[in-house]
Amino acid sequence: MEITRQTDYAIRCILYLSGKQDQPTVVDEIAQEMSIPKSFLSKIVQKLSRAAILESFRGSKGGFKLARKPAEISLLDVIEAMQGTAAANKCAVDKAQCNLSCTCIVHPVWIELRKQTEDYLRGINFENLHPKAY
Amino acid sequence: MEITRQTDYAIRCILYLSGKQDQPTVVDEIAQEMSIPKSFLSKIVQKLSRAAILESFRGSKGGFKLARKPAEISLLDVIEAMQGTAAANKCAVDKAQCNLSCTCIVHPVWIELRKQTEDYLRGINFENLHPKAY
DNA sequence: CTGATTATGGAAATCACTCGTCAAACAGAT
DNA sequence: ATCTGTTTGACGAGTGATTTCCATAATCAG
Repeated sequence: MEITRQTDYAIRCILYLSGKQDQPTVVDEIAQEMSIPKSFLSKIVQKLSRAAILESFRGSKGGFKLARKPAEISLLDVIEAMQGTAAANKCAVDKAQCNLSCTCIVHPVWIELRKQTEDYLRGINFENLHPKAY
Repeated sequence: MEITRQTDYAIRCILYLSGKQDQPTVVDEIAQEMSIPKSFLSKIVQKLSRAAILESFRGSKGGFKLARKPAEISLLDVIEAMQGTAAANKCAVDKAQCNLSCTCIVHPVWIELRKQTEDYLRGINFENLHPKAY
């Protein structure tokens, strides 16, 4: 699994919103504060909305806010919302992707690696991460 | 960390050579047996040679063979030889890559994830993997 | 020595995916 | 109705992975 910049932005974004849970925050503000290109961030928060991690509000006084408490959002949630999976290769997601025979000896390794990675990332949430928790 | 096809090919290649440790094997043969484009495989075995995982022999009766016993080659060795690192992002390799401030709260997570991944992959060697071990 | 064999190395074509922009459409608030 | 801000889709540059090709160097067999 490669953490793409998109995912990195998404994490920063949620990190920022963790400090402003009350009212919706506008994309412009997040973009400026977190040094993310605004139009790119628009795409990202959309994905997060569809994944029910953020909630969106149109019109004036609109913007985005967390759909749940920071403690209930894990790093794995975000990564899966952005990249679909946290697996190291297609093989670990869909065995049909193996172009060689189904008797791929390495396959169980990828499966286990994926499991370990997911378990770890599931354990990290945004209450732990957010500086206010200190 | 994303397992690239190049790395996948490299693993298959070593898997094949694990069954023929005596005399050198020609690239053509490995390519055909393992369904890998020959000219691409040439590049791959070169990398593996430079990483001292394979040994190369030129001229007739030449080819490639394992530089050490399968038990002494780990999956991590191969991945690092091919991709440079098994980390999920640059951030976990070189902190200078963090374009945001050095106070990146997520950074320790990537470091730990990288460590866990490497530990696991270091424990898998080609004697375990190779079917003849059964 | 000569020729056949095989690896080495570089350049370059192709392809897919990530990153990022833009503009038009849609919806809520006043 | 208008302003504000999200939604959506299309688009393009850039980057890296994948792959091929070719010229060159090393080695072995005769």
